[in-house]
Amino acid sequence: MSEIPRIRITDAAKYDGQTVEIAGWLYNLRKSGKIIFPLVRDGSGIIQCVGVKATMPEELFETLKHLTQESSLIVRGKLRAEQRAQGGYELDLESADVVQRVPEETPYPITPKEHGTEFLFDKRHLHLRSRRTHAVMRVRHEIIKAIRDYFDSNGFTLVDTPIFTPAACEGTTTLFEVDYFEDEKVYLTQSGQLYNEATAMALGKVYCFGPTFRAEKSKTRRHLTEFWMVEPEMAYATLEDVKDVAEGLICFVVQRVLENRRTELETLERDITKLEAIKAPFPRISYDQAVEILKRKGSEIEWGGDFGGTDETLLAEEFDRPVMVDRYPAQVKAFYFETDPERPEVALGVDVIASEGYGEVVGGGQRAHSLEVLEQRIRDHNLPPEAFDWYLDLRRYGSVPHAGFGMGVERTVAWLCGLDHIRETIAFPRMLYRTRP
RNA sequence: UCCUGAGUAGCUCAAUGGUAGAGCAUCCGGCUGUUAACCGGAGGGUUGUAGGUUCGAGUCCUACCUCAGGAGCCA
Repeated sequence: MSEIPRIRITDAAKYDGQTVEIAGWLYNLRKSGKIIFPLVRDGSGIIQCVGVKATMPEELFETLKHLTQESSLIVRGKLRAEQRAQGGYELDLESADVVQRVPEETPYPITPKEHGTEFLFDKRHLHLRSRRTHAVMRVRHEIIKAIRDYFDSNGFTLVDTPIFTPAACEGTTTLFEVDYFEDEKVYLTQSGQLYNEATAMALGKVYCFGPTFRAEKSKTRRHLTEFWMVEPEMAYATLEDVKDVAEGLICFVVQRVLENRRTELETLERDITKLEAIKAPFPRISYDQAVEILKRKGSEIEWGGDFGGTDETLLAEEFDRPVMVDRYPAQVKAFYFETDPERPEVALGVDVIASEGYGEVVGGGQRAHSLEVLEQRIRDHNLPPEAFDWYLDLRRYGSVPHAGFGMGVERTVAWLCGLDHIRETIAFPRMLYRTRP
């Protein structure tokens, strides 16, 4: 058919001076008598087109002049560097086909003016087309790709763990019960951790990457009921290895985003200097030291308690990069944590608290590898022993010190994008009062 | 679950207890360099729901519903 190359808007610079075709949607239209400026988006970017009445068929000019927002169309014309246009390039319209015209009786609901959160999330399926959401999704993709590249190039094997699980990983958290399987109660996973320990004993270094479900009545800017988590696990590894890997991972991801997603960060008006500061080494402090800092800053925390959201923010204020806090009281951590041989009251766990008040993005540590200790813990936590029989096998057949952690994807996205609410980090957020669309 | 706040045009918001209004969006008209374009005109309302107080309620009172922010819990 046509000899004209179909291009994507991000590649416009490569086709300067050439006649090209762009297939997309009408983002916005500015018009002035005998000249029109349709803004066309194609998923890769937005480009301003120029249509002059005198140089094109009358019918086409009138069609475009009255085209409605988000109508789909294919435009053809010559690309030209143009300082006055956003993006630096402009397309001189020669011809166009309207694929579907949005009827004026049912106009596109998201106008170029401001809207409230409730409305935008009711129309989330359309909101994804807007500049800001588009930028967040591209950064999210970059982060996920970077996470996988980091593990893949450091000897880890991706082994995904089941979504349906028969028991809790962490006894305290509320689980989503699935009423389908006949023999027993089954729940949606809240972590792949226990299964990771099995695959790590088989493959040495593994990670799983998938959705996670928490039936908590949380209603804050840091929580989703369905979120994505990456969890590496390493055989023959200790708490110190966890810190090194977590630090390496975060630095690698930040670097990738800075290298490949500048435009998106600018669209989001992210303060890039804050991201550039995220470099190794991260400060490493103990829980004891963290409690001291918090008390000095006026927190009501007492030794033995877990940090609240405000505690995490107070702590983050002290540093220009993420801070690693280790050796929490064993009582606030899950049953499977190894304890410090010199101080049995503290667990060999570490949390990475993000800078700028974005809270805990990484949590993990060294796992208990003695059969006797684990059996006692399972009794202490009133967990059903039969559900953990396979897990205990890992301590019967060649148990070794091992360690791992989990990193929340959405919190990382919110942090790197500088968003004030986690719901913006995922295409279709699932929250306490939000299950549609 | 608890605490606080908010529900008025498709959207974002005004309106001392006294005739419900503006901007954007939509439609019509004008404009050859617009940048959330601008200018003129038109249509668009059971003020979240149900009661109550009052001569009179968008406004005051009660209950409920929905949403937002926060707490607890967590990544």
